[in-house]
Amino acid sequence: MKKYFEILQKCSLFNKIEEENLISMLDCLGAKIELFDKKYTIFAEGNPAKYIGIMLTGSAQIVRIDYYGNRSILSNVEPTEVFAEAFACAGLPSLPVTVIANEPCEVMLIDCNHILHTCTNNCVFHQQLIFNLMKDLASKAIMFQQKIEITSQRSTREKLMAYLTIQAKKADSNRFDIPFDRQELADYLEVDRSGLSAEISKLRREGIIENHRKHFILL
Amino acid sequence: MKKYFEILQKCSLFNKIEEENLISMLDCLGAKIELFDKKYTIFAEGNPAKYIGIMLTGSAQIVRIDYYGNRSILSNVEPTEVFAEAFACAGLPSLPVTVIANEPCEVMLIDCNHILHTCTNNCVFHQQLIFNLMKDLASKAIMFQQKIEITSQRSTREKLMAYLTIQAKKADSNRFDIPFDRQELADYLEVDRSGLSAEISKLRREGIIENHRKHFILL
DNA sequence: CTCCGTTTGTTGAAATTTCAACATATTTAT
DNA sequence: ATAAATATGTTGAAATTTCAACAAACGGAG
Repeated sequence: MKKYFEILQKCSLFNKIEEENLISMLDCLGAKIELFDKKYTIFAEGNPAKYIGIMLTGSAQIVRIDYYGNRSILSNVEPTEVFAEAFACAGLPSLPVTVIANEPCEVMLIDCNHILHTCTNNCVFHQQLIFNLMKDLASKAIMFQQKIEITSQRSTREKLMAYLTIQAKKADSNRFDIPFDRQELADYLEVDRSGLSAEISKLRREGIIENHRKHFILL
Repeated sequence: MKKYFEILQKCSLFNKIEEENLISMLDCLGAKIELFDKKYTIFAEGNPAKYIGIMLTGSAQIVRIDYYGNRSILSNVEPTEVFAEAFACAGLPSLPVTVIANEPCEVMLIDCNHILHTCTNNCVFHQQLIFNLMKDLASKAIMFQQKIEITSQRSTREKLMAYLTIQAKKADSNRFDIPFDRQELADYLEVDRSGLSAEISKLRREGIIENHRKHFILL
């Protein structure tokens, strides 16, 4: 557990919790670490929504396949980020999404009930943990709201530009890499891949962007 | 304040908090009540995201107008529901949405900082309040996720059916009223109003639904 | 009850998106 | 290094959505 301290320290869930307290707390919470290979399913749709995940190394995608077989990507999960917490905290009986590893991953899993119901030891830092979880859930709601902001644009071009603008802001630079390949970006923006490729070419010809694969420059 | 007790009791934020404690707590939080007429702006985009709103009577819509002038409706707010809490809790500098009264409204406003930072009186129920807020934020995230699930459908018909199916489930009946007129439903589903009307007529002709204005029956 | 403003439904043309098919580029495996 | 697999770009046809314009239905005020 100790070797992950640097990563966990950056995790919003453990804000203001010191190393020694963190380690005993993780013990108290029954936190466990699991490994997943590329393309493996970390959580499957329909599974009980019991665990909160924390990405330690590697990355994953939150995905939903609808009734008609269309894949929709909800978000990308990078190291230090928490995932599936909203479903667990809201007490959903089962997960409405699937989480799939993009690459080999180390994931910390914590039973959400151990966080919500203060342990018998009554760890001093439990209240801080719940407060942090609340903050994290607020950010998660904002993240969803932002995705709605992007996909509520009516055309492929507008969705793409809204997405790229936000990415540039995040990277604090007009040059950045996106975490999606073309098909994935299309599934995130909820548009057709070939139409997306065509739109990217068009923006490039118009001198609005430069791009090669996952790398973009906004001009 | 006391006359609103029955409504507040049903508000998820005050779960497990008894009447006498609730009233002193609201005082401690500096809760205030404001009235808004139909079509009035309760919160405007760009305002500081400071207050959490609780709808006491009436209803409102959470709306965003984008760069191109398209209106997108994020959600509808009914009595006992909390709104704008995600933006306030996440500490956004300003609101990315506007909240507009559908009809005359009574709204309770609470400065979010008073909730997040335990008061000097150190109310006994403050921890419960934060716990309730966390639960509420989790539900809000799920609500956004559900909206994404609906609007990620590729066609107007699929979006509409996904929406109606969820409404039927909510009403626990195949007969129900929706809180949107046609233009509003179109702005919620992120489609064109006339195309939506056409699709509703088509579903009606095909015997899949019955409908008159805001009333729907799923067959 | 009637008038008037609003909402809903309808239509056809224009624009856009999707789909399928294939060419090219890039990466991976052997 | 080469072959195979995967990812990206391109294209034209088909399907769908948007847009504008108008007709019909509805609801509230007087």
